[in-house]
Amino acid sequence: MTQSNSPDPDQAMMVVRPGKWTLIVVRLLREETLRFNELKRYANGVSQKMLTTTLRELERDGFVTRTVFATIPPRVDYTLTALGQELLELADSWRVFAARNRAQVELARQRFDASVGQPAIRLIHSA
Amino acid sequence: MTQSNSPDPDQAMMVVRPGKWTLIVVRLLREETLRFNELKRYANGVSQKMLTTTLRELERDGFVTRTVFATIPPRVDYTLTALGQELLELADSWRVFAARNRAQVELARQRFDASVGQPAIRLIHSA
DNA sequence: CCGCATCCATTTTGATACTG
DNA sequence: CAGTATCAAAATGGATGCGG
Repeated sequence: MTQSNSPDPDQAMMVVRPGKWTLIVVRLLREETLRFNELKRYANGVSQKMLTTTLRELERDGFVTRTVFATIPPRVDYTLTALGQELLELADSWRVFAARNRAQVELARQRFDASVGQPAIRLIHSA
Repeated sequence: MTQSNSPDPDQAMMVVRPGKWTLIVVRLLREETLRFNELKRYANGVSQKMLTTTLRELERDGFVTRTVFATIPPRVDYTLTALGQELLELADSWRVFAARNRAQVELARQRFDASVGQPAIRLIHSA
């Protein structure tokens, strides 16, 4: 070993383990304040519950601010904080990585599934 | 909206959603080939099941190579591929982000838990 | 409109025992 | 040593109904 191993694997590594929607939401807030339902629309397929959960976590960790307007109907705005901007950069890094390597990863998967994944007796669930 | 929203949120965003140990393992393989039990030792607290799962996934996606030696006792080496090196950079980005902002995030959490966690008017549905 | 609560299904993670 | 199998527990995700 030439490097030091992480003494506290989970927390030390990521501070937070991003949920399924975390980075997506952060990227949607890139340069605009968005309302709850706007986020819900733009993030494709998120449930109300998960969006709420995601936003709460982001707020709790100081990545977004939540502004409530006591109007009728109510309105809640979400904005990235300075800290959130940094998380955004990370999110972009992932996005770039994904975009650049998706094809290669999927190829690797096909190869793997075709060889190792191949049980002695193949599943025959289709024509 | 000034940006386009992701049409395929999950896959498009990350290609893979890293498991709890994925980035840790990748970082351990930074510049050395490691054996299964070495990884198990250096990653703090991983079960052999999760390590196996993590390594299988990394292998499947083309991030690590798995080399089996038919010796007694058996020996299996894991190494980063070129693609894995790129994932390593991403892992390092997370690590740096975490290291630099952990304190701030934890402070934000304390503040949040101290205020929001306590509703102005406590719910009264119990004694 | 925002979002919490509840119930339920699925996924993920982990502890433990066993095998070549 | 390097796994697999099994079982149990916990986290996550979704559907629906209620409430300010």
